[in-house]
Amino acid sequence: MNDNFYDKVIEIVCKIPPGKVTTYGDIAEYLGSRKSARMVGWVLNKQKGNPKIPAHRVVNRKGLLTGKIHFEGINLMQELLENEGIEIKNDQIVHLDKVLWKPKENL
DNA sequence: GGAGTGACACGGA
DNA sequence: GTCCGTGCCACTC
Repeated sequence: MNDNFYDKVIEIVCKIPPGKVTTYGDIAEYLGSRKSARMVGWVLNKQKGNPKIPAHRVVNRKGLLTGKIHFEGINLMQELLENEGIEIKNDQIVHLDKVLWKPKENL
């Protein structure tokens, strides 16, 4: 169902501009507590089958593509990010600070 | 109805 | 500097 938390995470992820990424902690922090970062991943896990959710733009605090393991193709997530101009090295975002996008800055 | 799980993050040893 | 344990909230079995 479209609960607040559920819908909130999806809305934020959908608003991530191309060439930018965000972290679970930032989304969780925007929702209330960054401790709820796990909930963010959980929501995406439920919506991972939804192509409208650019989950590949969501990474952990280290910029590591942790979510890629849930993608169909292990390289899919990296390719999508590289396609947007984000440089990935060893499954990790190189210039994370330059591509980092925070919901608070846009919302 | 109770217990376990999960795409994380932080503090302390 | 690295490793371990804890907290968080909602869902599923």
